[in-house]
Amino acid sequence: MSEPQNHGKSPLFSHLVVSLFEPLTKNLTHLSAITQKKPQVLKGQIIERFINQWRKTVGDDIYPAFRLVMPDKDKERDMYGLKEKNLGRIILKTLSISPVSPEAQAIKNWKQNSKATAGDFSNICYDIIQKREVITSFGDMTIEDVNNLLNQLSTESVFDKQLEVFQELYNRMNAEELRWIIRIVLRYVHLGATEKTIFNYWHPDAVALFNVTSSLKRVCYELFDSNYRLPNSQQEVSLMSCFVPQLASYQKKSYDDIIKLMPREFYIEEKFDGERIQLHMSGYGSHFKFWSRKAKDYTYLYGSSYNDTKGSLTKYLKDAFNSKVSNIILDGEMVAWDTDDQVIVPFGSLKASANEKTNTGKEKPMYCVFDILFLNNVSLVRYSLQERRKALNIVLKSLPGFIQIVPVKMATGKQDITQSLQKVIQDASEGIIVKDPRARYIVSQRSDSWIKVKPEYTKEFGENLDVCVIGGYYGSGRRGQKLASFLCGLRSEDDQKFPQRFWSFCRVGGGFTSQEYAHIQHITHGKWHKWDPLSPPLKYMELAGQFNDKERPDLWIKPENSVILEIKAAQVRPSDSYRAGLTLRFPRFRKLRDDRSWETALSFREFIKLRQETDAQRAEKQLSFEQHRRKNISTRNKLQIIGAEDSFTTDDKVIDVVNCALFNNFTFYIMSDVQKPRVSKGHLERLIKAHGGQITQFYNECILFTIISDKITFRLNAILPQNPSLIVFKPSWVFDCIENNTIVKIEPGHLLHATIEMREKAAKNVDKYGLSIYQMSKMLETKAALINLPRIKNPINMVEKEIIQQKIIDKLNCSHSAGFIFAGLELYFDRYQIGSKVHSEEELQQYRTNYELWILSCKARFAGAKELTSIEDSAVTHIITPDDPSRIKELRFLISSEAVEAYIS
DNA sequence: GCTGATGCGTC
DNA sequence: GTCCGACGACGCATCAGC
DNA sequence: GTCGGAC
Repeated sequence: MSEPQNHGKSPLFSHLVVSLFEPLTKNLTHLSAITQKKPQVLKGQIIERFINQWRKTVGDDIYPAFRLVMPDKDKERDMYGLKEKNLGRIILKTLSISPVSPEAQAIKNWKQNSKATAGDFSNICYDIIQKREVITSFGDMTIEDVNNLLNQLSTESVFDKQLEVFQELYNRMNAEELRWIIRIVLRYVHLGATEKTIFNYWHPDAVALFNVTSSLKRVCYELFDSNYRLPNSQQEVSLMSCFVPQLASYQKKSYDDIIKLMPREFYIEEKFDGERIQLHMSGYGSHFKFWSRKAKDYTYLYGSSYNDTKGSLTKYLKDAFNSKVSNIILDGEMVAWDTDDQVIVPFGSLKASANEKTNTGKEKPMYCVFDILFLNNVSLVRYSLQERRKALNIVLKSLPGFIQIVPVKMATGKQDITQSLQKVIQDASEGIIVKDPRARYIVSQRSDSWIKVKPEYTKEFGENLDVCVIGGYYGSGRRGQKLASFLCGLRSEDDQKFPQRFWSFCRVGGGFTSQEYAHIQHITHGKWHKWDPLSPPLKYMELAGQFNDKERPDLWIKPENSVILEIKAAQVRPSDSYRAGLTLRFPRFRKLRDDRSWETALSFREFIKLRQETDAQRAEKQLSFEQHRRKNISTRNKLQIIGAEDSFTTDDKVIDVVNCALFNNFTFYIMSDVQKPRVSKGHLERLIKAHGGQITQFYNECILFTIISDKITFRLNAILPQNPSLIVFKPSWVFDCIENNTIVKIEPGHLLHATIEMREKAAKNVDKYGLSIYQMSKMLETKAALINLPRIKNPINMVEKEIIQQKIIDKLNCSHSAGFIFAGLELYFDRYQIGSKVHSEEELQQYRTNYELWILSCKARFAGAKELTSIEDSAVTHIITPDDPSRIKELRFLISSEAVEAYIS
C-alpha cells in the first residue's frame, strides 16, 4: 500500500506544543466551567481541531505527529535506554551544570522537592532550563527534524553520543519545547488521552485496526482517508500481525454474579502463571512469529521456523500441527517446564529457560494453548469459543513438554467453580478462568465472557498481614509532593536490646484512597526523618544488602510513631531485596489498623508460623468472595425527587413472559448503555434476543438493521456524515415495543437521528399534543424532551439567563395544556441561596443546580403541579432537592422541628 | 573481566 | 463500565566504573 | 499484576 503524502512542509515542533500538548494539559476544569462543556468534550475539540488543521495545511500523513503524541505506542523506534536518572545526567551535562549544584540536586531528587513541581520531572527540568535557555522564543525545529533526531538518539546507547543529540536540541529549542521533548523521550506524555481516545478522532476504524495490528504506522497510513471504511475482513486478526489479546474481567462480587453471566453450561480453564504469548505460523511451518501481551516480538527466543536452531521451541513443534495446516494463529500462556521433575516451574524462570545462554537444559519453555484465532487463511474470531475449541482439538496435537492444549472442564453451576478453585489451591496454582462457550473472541477487551477467579480474591486466601510502616517514598505525577508508597517491616525480635527493630519486608503504594493518604499523613506528621546513608537507623530497622541500602526509603520513621497497615497480597516469595528474605507478590493496602501498634504488629517469627499453620486449614473452609470496600463517593450532586419512585431498572427484572417472535426479522446494532432507565448494553441485548431479535456487534452498511443508541456517540459521529439517511432509534422504542407486546408505531421521541421525511411520518403517529401517553409519563425523567433548550454560554450573565427563562415560559404557555399527571401536587424546590454574582467554583456549581431545579420546576408546572415558594407553607406535598444526603437530613430536621413548634403553640 | 546501576518488560 | 495513571516484585540485558 | 479517581 502506498504511503499517504503530505502536500505541505513539516510543521514546526512548536506547533504541536502550542496547539495540542499545552491545550490538552491545561486545566480544563476551569474552561469547562466557563463554557459549560464537559472536559472530555473540550479535549475532543482540541484533538479534532489539531487533526483537521493538519489535514488541511500539511496533508494526509499524520504519522510523524502521532509518534510524538503516543511515544509509548511507537514500535518503529528502539528504546532510548533513558529514564529520569540518565536523562537527568544528560541534561545537566548539556547545560554545563555542576553535579554538586542545587540544580543538579533538584534533578537528581526530582520526587522530593518542596516546590509544586515535585514529582514532575519534565517541569523540574523546565524550571532549570528556562533560566539558561539559548533561545527565548520557539525554535526552528520541525516535527520531521525532531523525529530524525529521536531516531538518531534511539540508535545510540553510549552517553557521549546521546549527549550530542541533546546539545543539538538545546541549541534549537526553548525551554517549553524541551519540556515536551523530555516527556517524549521518557515515553509518557500524560495528555490525559491515549491512543484509545485520539484514534477515535482520527478515523472511526482506527481503534479496530490498531487492535489487530498493534501498529501505529499502519493506523496512520491505511486510514488517512476518512471516507474510506476498513473492510470487515481487515478488522479481524491476520497472519504475522500482532493483535491485542482478549483479557479476562476482574473479580465479581459473588459466584452468583459469575453464573448470571454464563449460559447453563460453561467452561472452566486453569489459569497458568506464565507469559501471554500469541503464536503465528505460516507456510506449513516455514515461518513463525511470537508476540507478548504488549506486542513485543519474542520470535528470537522461541524460533522463526522448524529449522531455526537458535529458537527454543519451534524446532520441537514439527509434529504438533495437523499436516493440512498451512497457517494458524494460537493464543496461550508460555510457561517454563522442568524436564526432570515433569512439572511447571513457578513464574519467573521462563526467559532463562528459553534463552540459549542461560538455559541449563533442565528447564524448557512450554506453550499452553487455550485459543485458536486463525486457520488456513480464515479468521476464527467470529466463531464461538466452543467451535474454536473444536477446531483446536482437530489441528493441534499436544506434545508433552513442548506444547499442550489447555484442558477445559464443563461446568453448570457454582459448585463446579468452587470445586475447581479448591483444586487450584491444592496445586498452588494461580486461579481459574470461567468462559462463555458461546462467545466470540473479542480483541483487546476485558470482557465478561472470560472471568478470572483467583483464590486470593476470597476472604480466606491470599495473604492478609498487619505490617508496620518504617519508611516512605515520594510519589510522582498526581501523587507528587507527598509520600505515595511505604516501606513496611516485620518485627525482628533478634536482639533484646533493640525491641523496636524491624526488618524490611515489602513496599506498598496501591489501594489507598486520597483520604487514607491524608489520614496517614496527619497521624505521622512531623515524625519523619531524612535517610542518611552514613548513619542508617539500625536501632529501628535493617534493610537488605551489604550496605544496608536495598530498597532504601526517602524518609524513615520510628515504629513507635508509625502506623500499622493491613496488606493483602497474592503470594509470599523469596527475595534478596528485603531483610526478611521474603516479600509479597502484588501487595496492596486494605485498611489502617489504628487498633494496633508496633508492639502487636506482625513479627517475622509469627509470620512464618502463621503461614505454616493455616495453609491446610484454610483449604477446607468455604471460599467466599471478599467484598470490596465502597470507595469513591461521587461528589457531584444529582437531582432526586423525594418521595417519587426511583426510576426502575430492568436489569434486575426477571424476563418471565416474553413474546419470542416479537423482534423476528429484526437485527439490532446497539451502541451504548442506556442511561434512563439504567440498562446495560448487554442486558438490552439479552432482552432483544429473548424477544426473537438478532444482535450484531459490527456496523456494516450492507446489512439492514436497527441502530439503538440514546446519545450521539463517537462512533455515531463518525458514521452519520456519510450516511445522512441513517435512522437511529432510542432505546425507548424497544421498551415500548416490549411493554405493548407489539411493534409500536414510531413516534418522534423514539428517534435519535432520522431524515426529515421520517420525522414527519413519525409525527403523524402521535396525538395532537405531540405526546404519546408513554412519553407523558416519562416527561419528568427525560430532560429537554419537550423544549428545545437554548444553551447558556456564560452562566454568569444574568441578563441572558432571564431572556432564556422568558423564552421557555413563552414556549410553555403557548403549548396545549397537557398537565394532569402532577395535578394536585404542591411542590417546593429547594434552591441554594446565592446572590446575582458567582464568586467561586462552589457557587457556580450551586448556580447550575438551581438552574436544573428551575428547569425541573417548569416541567412540573407543565404537568399540572403547583410551585410553592416557601418551605413553611403547610400545603407543600413534596420537596425537591439536590441529592445531598446531609441536606436531606437538614430538611427533615427543619420540617420536623417546625411541626413540633406548631404543636406546642 | 567483574559488579552495580539502570532500563525494559513480564506478571 | 471505561479510560487513565498511580503504585508493587522480579529477571535479564546492557553500560559505566572499578 | 492491583487499585482509585474522573467521567
